[in-house]
Amino acid sequence: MSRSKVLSEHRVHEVQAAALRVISRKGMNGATMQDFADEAGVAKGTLYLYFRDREDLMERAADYAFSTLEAKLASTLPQISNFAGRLLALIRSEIDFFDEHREFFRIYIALKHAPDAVHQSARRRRMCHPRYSRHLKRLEAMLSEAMERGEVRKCDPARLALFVSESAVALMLRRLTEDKPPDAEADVAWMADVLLHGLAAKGT
Amino acid sequence: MSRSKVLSEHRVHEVQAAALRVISRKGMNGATMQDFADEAGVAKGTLYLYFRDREDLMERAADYAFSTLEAKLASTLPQISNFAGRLLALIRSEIDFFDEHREFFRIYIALKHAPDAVHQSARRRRMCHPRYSRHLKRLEAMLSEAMERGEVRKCDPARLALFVSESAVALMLRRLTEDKPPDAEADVAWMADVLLHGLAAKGT
Amino acid sequence: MSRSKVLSEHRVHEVQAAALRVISRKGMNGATMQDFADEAGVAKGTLYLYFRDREDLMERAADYAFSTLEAKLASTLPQISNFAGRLLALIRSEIDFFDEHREFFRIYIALKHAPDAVHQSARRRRMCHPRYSRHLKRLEAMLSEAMERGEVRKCDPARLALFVSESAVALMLRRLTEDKPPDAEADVAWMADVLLHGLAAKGT
Amino acid sequence: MSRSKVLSEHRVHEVQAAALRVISRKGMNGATMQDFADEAGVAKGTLYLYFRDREDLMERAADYAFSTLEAKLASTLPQISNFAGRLLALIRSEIDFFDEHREFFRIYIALKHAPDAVHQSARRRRMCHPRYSRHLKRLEAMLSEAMERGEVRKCDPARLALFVSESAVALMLRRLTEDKPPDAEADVAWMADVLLHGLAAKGT
DNA sequence: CATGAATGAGAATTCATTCAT
DNA sequence: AATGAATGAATTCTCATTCAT
Repeated sequence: MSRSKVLSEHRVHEVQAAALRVISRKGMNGATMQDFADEAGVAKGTLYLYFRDREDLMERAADYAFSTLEAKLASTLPQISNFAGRLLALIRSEIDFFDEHREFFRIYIALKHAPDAVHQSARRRRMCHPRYSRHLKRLEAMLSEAMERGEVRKCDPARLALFVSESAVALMLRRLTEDKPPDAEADVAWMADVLLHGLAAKGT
Repeated sequence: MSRSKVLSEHRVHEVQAAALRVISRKGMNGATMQDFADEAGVAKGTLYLYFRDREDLMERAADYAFSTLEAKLASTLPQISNFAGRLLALIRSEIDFFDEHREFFRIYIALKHAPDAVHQSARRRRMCHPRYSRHLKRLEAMLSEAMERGEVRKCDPARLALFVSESAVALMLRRLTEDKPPDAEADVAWMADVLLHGLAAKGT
Repeated sequence: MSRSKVLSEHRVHEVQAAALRVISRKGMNGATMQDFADEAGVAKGTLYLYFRDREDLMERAADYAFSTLEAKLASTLPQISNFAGRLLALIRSEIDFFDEHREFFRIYIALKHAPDAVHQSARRRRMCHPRYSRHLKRLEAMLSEAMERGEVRKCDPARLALFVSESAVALMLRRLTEDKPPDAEADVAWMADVLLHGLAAKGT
Repeated sequence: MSRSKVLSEHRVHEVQAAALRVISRKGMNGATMQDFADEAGVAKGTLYLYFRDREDLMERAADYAFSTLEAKLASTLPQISNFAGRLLALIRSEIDFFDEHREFFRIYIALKHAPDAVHQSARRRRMCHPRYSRHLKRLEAMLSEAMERGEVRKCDPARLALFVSESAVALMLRRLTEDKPPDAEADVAWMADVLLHGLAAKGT
């Protein structure tokens, strides 16, 4: 790759990261192109050198954020063999990551849930799903495998993946709104245990 | 209450319902005051007789939607005595309701998760929590009671409430994006079972 | 027509007239929506109550200008029976009108000749022709009739109409750029004579 | 002239020609500096080595186009002795030229008539006239001479020059908008005849 | 009370021009 | 000399809010 290509890519990443920060502060709709430019330390017009329009920028900022998380998970999960451990690691990874980069978390939620995304334009709809699906697919595969090994009860893995994912998100959300969340590791362990064994009292 | 007061309240409800419909079609940001006015069959200026500004309207539209759900739950849950049944009923109620009024579901999600709502203004922050909290409180109370009866494992009921609530939301979300979701009752039963007994294979 | 309808139409005419004045000063491309608003004494946003967008405003401003000229010609020409007199009246009318409302003249020229109009968008192309054609059609009809009466040499009346029209425009143009143009009536008479009898010396 | 000077001049001509092509496609206002650069095969910044700014480029592109036409006329007219023949040749030359290089025609018209050109800036005003005047002066001289020889009726030659010139332009315009214009030679002959002998029926 | 025309702040986008390489 | 990335002023259009009727 040519030197200028690398630089350009780096600049794009900088803008994407800046956009994520702005979005985390102002929300997807409150964030203006000027905000993005200011945060990235470039002029408004410069954004249009790297991104077709606002939508393109948002979409690719989300891409960027997701790829970071995916990379993190990809390097962590394969090293763990039993399902319980992997579940623990998954939840821990996500929570650590989101505790560290709250802005990412918010765009993740925003992109996944925004009514806009569901309704406003076909284009937007297409835009959110790839990333969300890819993320869930990974979890689904993990669950399928565990089912085959007899570690997880047989059921629709897609549904189960969503269930696990959203549960983790719910916990993150909770921590996000708490002034002093409990020790992360304790929360993670608790959630993994509830997910695995249910909320019914043991003796039941 | 005076006759005019009743009429006025009725008018407010009509606008709130209209707003929910519009939001469900256009999303929170795509919906304009003109849209609300058109859908409600009043003039734009009239909205400002009943609502301070756009934010007030949105907030109170959410209030209205939530109160509908709350009423539904309040009339259903108390009649069921064991926890498993109440959990089932809770999930079923929510899913039925959201399957019926998707627009409500979206504003629920939007208000709860939208970064805007969390961050943009202190005013907005205050605005979402009351409703969300009230909803969770009810669930929390139900769980606390079940813990005392030994039906549910001992743990932080607030955390558990969030866990259960979000899990149900996740399932709804899933159904929302599916062209032909499975029979609702089957989904509800499955989720209640997983929540209660965990996703680990039984023999484990 | 309802009272408000009349008022609205009046407001539209005011804006159209204002737009013509601005265009005459700044040119079609130099004129901004803000300019139009300022000249019309309304707010920028108000323009969009009456015109879909900039293009719509320009198009309808041209319409308005043309209709004024057309009305003028329609009330003048039919009263004159011989061709020479009608030609004289036509040229005089146009020159008088343009001497009085130079702004109209400029938009007329701009719309007819602007490369934009010919090329830039199919929409724009459609926009200019109706008015230009209507104007020429009237002249063409006048010429056809005169041919039949034997007052004008037989030839393609459409081509001849263009020829006459453009000649008059050329004279106007000339007068426009002259500091002290000769007496209008003299110019008109001269042009009508040259058009009728040619520029060849009489004896030839 | 130094070698580098020649190269530089050649580069300038290339850009001017490219600009004329772009203008013919996109119109004067639709054409951007980037378009000019792309068409000329140079970088945007390079344009500023040869031209002060956009206005300078446009002006000198027009210059270039005009000089081409002037050269063509200069080599054709002197060889013809009688006025009728020269008029025919003049019209034919212009029409041929414009049929061949429509882009030139458009910038010619645009520069001459665009309200921008007349009004927007004093600089622009100065810019168009030299070329337009030079062109008319040549025609005026030709007409003056013909008047003295008794070939053309006595009158203000400047006015007559404008009249003839604009008539030819009108014909070109017409041909430009026709899908299948008649044979050029026939059109030329017709126009020359009408100009010379008038549009009145011969017997009149 | 109800209306909806008018407002103008604010957002996205474009593009002529500059300047470090 | 040539480049093209970066800039930011300028432009179009939207929409929440106001207020005279």
